[in-house]
This record gives sequence, structure tokens and C-alpha cells, in this order.
Amino acid sequence: MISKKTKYGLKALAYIARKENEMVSISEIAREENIPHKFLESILLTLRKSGFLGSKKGKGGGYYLLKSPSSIYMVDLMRILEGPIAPVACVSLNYYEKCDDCPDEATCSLNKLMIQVRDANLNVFRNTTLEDLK
Amino acid sequence: MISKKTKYGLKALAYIARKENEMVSISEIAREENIPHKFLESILLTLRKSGFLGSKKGKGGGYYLLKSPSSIYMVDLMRILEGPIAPVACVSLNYYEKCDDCPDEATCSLNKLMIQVRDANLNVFRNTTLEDLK
DNA sequence: CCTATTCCCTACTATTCCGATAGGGTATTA
DNA sequence: TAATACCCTATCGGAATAGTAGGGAATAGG
Repeated sequence: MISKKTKYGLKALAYIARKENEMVSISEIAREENIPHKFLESILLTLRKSGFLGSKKGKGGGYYLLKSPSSIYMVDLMRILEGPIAPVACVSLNYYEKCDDCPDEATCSLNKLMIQVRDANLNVFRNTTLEDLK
Repeated sequence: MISKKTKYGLKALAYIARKENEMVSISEIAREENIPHKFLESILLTLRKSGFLGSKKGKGGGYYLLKSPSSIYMVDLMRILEGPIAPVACVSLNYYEKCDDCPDEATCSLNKLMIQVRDANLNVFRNTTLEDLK
């Protein structure tokens, strides 16, 4: 199950994508998408720091996409918002970590299944862009 | 990312499956698979109550599979150990729940993607059995 | 029978993570 | 200069996760 952070983040991005080339304020998104204002603020902040959003301060300011929706891939958004795509860290491409218990990944009974799950999810996320959420 | 409960549970089941028709004790599994004894005990208890394992008390006792590994599907194990397969409850087949925020699932921007993810995972878990983990 | 073994069961604890909020600071526009 | 809107750090309660404690009950072997 994905976190609310991820869910809110994707919904907000889809909302911004629908308003092509417009500046969109946190307040507007929060209101229209029923997302807690302050929580959303922190999410958009990380999306800006990750290079997906630009922002403008002051009256009439807000957020806007830095790239076209069709060139923003879900796989990149998911990694920023949710973390690893893989179901266990020991098969993660971007967040690899060894298991405490498992002495040898090559003979681990779960390894193959975990890789299958990872790849199934990667396949979806690599073939979906923000354009598809509009 | 799956919980340690799920990971330990699957590893334990795979271990038991490898010992065909033998009685396997908690202690043996805990030792061989590096799983905390008491934690494993509680996991195997839920697997027994869910109908996957049988048990025998007393000296020489332990756990055993109630069905052949090839007829125990991952999808059923995952639902017991991990919970919903779906990334959000509002697209879950077995654990459906309406979203607080979303006024209408039919127009929700995430709905289609979430269903895709759910189905990708279902596809893996429905086509894998405990036999494949042996 | 007695005892060691092994599962059974409830409850409890410690830690981590999630969801959300507080509160002030800074830039921008009118 | 007032109002608006983003910037940033810190904090906090509650839920979930991970794991522990401790005694009870069945069983096999001596």
C-alpha cells in the first residue's frame, strides 16, 4: 500500500498537469483535491527540490511543471515519493541493501519472486507518465 | 516494501516445503533461517489458523504443510501475511475501502494506474506457488 | 507417572514511521 | 507597506511494526 504522501503528491501533480502552463497555488490544490494544506506544502517542497516542479513566491505565485507531463515518468516520481520500487531492499536497483538474515542472495528462496514483483512494478511505472494521469 | 513478518513467513514456509512430509520445529527454522524464535512462533501460529499449516505438540512435534506446495498460491499467502495486494484500498478486491478524499473513483486521476499496479502484482502472485520457492 | 520437549495463547513493550501541524521567515506584487 | 504565497525546520500524536515475556497444554519417551 502506498503512503498518503505518494497519493497526495501524484494527485497534486496530475492537477497541475491539467492546468497547462498555469501557476497553481498550494491552496487551490488543497481545496480541490481535499488534501491537508500544510501536508501538501511539504510534499510539493520535496517535488520542487527533486526537480519536478518550479515555483514562484508572492502574490499570484504558485507551482508549475518544469517538464512536459509526457516526459515525467512514474518510476521517477514513485522513487522520490514512495522510495524503493522493489518489495525488499536486497533486490532494489536504486536503494540496495543487504538483508541481515540472508547469508546468500543467490540461494535465497525469495529472491526470484521478489525480482519478479519488482520487474512487474517497474514495467508499469516505466511505461506510465504524468500525461497518463491527466 | 513487504514487512519482516511476510518475509519470515514465506521463508519459513519454503523451508518446511523443502522438508517433504517431515515435521519441522520452530527452533529448527529459527536457527536455520536466522529468524527470531518468538517472532516466528507468532507468524506460524497465524499460518496455522489460516489453514496453511498443521501442527503437532510435544516431543518430536512441529509444523507441516496441509496441502502440497504446488497448490499453495502466493496470492493467498500474501493476503494473510501482508494484507491487500492493491496499492490503495479503493482498488482492492479483498480489502476494499473508500478513500476519504476522492469524491468519485470513476474520475480519480490515480484509479487506472492503481488498477494496473494491482493487476501486475496479482499476475505474479497468482502464477507462483510455494513449489516455486523450494 | 514424570519430565523434557514443543506448540498454544495473551499480553506487553520498544521502536519506527506516518500523517499532520506549528510557526516563523522570505520573496513578490499591487 | 500590506497582503499573498512559498520556504524551512522542528515537532508531535498515533498507529503499525518488530520483537519479548511468561505461563499453559499436549505429547513422547523413559
